[in-house]
Amino acid sequence: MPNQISNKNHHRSLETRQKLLDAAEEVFVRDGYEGAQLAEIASVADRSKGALYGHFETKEDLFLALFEHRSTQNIERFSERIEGLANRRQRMEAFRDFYAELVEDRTWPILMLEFKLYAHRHPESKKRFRKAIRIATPIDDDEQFEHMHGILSAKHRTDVELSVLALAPILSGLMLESSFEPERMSKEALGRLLRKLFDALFSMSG
Amino acid sequence: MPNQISNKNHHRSLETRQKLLDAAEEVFVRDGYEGAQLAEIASVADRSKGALYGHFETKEDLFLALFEHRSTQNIERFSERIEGLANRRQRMEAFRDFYAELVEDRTWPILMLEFKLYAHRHPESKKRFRKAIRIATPIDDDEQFEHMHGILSAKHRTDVELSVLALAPILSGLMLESSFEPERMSKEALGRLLRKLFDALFSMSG
Amino acid sequence: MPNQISNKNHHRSLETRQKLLDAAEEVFVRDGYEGAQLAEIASVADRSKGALYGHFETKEDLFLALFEHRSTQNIERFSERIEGLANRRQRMEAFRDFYAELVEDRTWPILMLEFKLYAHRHPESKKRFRKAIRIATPIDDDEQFEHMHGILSAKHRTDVELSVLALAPILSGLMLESSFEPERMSKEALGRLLRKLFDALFSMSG
Amino acid sequence: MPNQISNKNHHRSLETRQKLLDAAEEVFVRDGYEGAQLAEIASVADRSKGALYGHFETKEDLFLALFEHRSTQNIERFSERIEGLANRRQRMEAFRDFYAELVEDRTWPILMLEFKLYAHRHPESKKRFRKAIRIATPIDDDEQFEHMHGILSAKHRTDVELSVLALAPILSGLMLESSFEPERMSKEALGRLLRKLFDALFSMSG
DNA sequence: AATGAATGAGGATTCATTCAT
DNA sequence: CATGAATGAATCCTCATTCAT
Repeated sequence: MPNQISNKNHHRSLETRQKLLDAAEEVFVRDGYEGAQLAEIASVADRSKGALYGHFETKEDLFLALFEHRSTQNIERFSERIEGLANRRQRMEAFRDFYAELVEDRTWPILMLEFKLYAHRHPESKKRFRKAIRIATPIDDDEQFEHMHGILSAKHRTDVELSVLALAPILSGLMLESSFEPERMSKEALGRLLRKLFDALFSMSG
Repeated sequence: MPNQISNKNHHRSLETRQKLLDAAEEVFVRDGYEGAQLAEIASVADRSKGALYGHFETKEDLFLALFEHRSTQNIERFSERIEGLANRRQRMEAFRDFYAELVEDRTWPILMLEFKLYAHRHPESKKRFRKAIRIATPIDDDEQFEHMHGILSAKHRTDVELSVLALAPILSGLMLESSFEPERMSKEALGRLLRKLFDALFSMSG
Repeated sequence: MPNQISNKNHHRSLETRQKLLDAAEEVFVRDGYEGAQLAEIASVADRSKGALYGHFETKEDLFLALFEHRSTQNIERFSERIEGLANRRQRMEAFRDFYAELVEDRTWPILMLEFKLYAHRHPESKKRFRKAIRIATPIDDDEQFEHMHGILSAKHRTDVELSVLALAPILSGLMLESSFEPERMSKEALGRLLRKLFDALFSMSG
Repeated sequence: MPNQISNKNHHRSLETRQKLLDAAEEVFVRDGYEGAQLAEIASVADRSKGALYGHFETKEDLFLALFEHRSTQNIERFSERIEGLANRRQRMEAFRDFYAELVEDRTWPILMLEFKLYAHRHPESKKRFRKAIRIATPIDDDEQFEHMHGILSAKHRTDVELSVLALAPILSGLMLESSFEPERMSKEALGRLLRKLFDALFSMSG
């Protein structure tokens, strides 16, 4: 019986945590880190501020947890897409498609921007943030990197790493632009731009 | 005599305004719009909060005025660089150099990012902001556009406009990245990236 | 158990609200609406500014809530005094006594003055204020009115309504005077004046 | 020639002072003492804040000067009305008419209210204010008092003084009420009320 | 005397965080 | 774990007053 209760509680707790993270994402993206209010996040999650503090130490903590959560999720999704593909060309194409399709949801790119701006401005937290970001841009995993790009000379590898690193910032910048001026930069135009830039970065056009 | 007086006052006023704008830029870029404190801006400008409010109605107003001020300045600088150049190829190269050299100062790209994020989140001010931004990305001036890119078919022109529009966001996104991870994306690497992307956008490589 | 909790919390909340209203009355009457500081009100109530804003949206809101609270209270007190009285003459005498005894506490008349001055100067809030004031001067309740003054011709009724309406302003004006010049207009003299004017308004002298 | 200039200046100065006082009255009555802004007063007077401070030491000073100015003016106007009248009855009637006609202009009664509220709340300035108010309610001038009310026993005289003292506060209170609820207390109704109350105070009805 | 830019103390309001229940 | 009342430091903005010209 006590077990039952604690199981229920645990379940409730997980659900609460998930709801809070979802709400946090919505509000952080909509209002920015500074503009986001914890009361609003709790309210969107249909929970109380107290619940929020039960799961996360501080506002910054919640922000970080959200980022880690989404990073992990994204990596997993990408891995699934790559998994079955036999050769490198197919994998790169899947990579490119995955990239271009990110335009469908503004959430992630804006969140990324907000996240880096925050890190940029809070050097004392930078370490924690950097760690979280490296989950999101895994160029440090040699095995995975080679699986994707082959075995490269040191110099060439640095170039490719740079290109990989550039993808997210480009996406974020352009996404914001297209959100600000949708008539001038439609979602389709944005998609085309992203493919063109991807090709240029990885020299796939010629 | 009264003229003399009003001149002196006016002079003081102009100097104050300039100091306030400079301080605002420093603080807005460093701390972000929300994080920036007017007291800090005033203090950096070596003026009082009251002086600030004598020149700008609200915080938003100051932010906007700053953006307009810098936009105008940038356009002028660019025009000077282009002015004497005889043919289109030279002008495009000057354009590319101007673009790549922007990496020297983080201020402008970060400010642009902050500015668009703010506009994105404050629809009620969007109109004012859009107007200010169009000063900064002048693809509406037909004469200037043709001077730069030649006379183009409607379809082709749209493409080029899109490329012009993409430059600033790409710069901002990558700049932030390089600021966040300077070991992985150095200023030099950033410069190379920008040139490569510029070429891709304007098909200058082939 | 959860009920218990919410009861306790609710109790605290009610007590806090009451303390805040009492403090607000003291400070608004002493310093006037503009002169009153929310920090002072909170401090007098032995609560924090935050608590104040937990219970009332704005300063104006608090002011209004205070007025409604006291109005209701006064009406109730008056009704109690009238309740058991058999005939109209007795009720009118009780009315007159009630009126004259108001000189014992300066709070209400000064608050009323402050309240009407505020309303007079803030047309945008006038509607809310008017509604609140009509609680305080209930000449619209036909039953109660007739219970007090009998069934009257339209013309006569208008006169009597006017007299009822005049009572509070006269009290407020004279109270302020007596507070300003207590040597010239003592509390006793004020009481006599009020009775005399009451009689004149309701033609009770002849 | 220098004389000419200083004359001109003096003239300008008097005009400026007058304009400032008029503007002050308008704004103090409209916005209340605390709500009134010196910048607004200067602007209404078509002068600068500096000019204001050339003529009056502080805000309180201006307020006081305004009150003294208007008080003197009112007394003079009243004296003119009384001057030629032969007997006491005529003078009392002229007094009553003068009183009832004050409903034509809301300015003075509201100003009086504001003034007494301010004095009531600033004991440290009370002395100056009391002095100014006694100009406005001249019951201390024996000669004038007897001219108006005859030679009275000490007891009776106290009563009459009280009645004189009561007039202004009653007017102010009712005026504010009629301004707040003009549909319920019209200017005409107000006039009738004032006459009735005047009569009651001076026992002129029987 | 007149101007108006500049000052800076002061005040309403917000919001992350705490804590008793 | 969950609640939400309470806290109080922090921040935008106002405005009486000063002062160089």
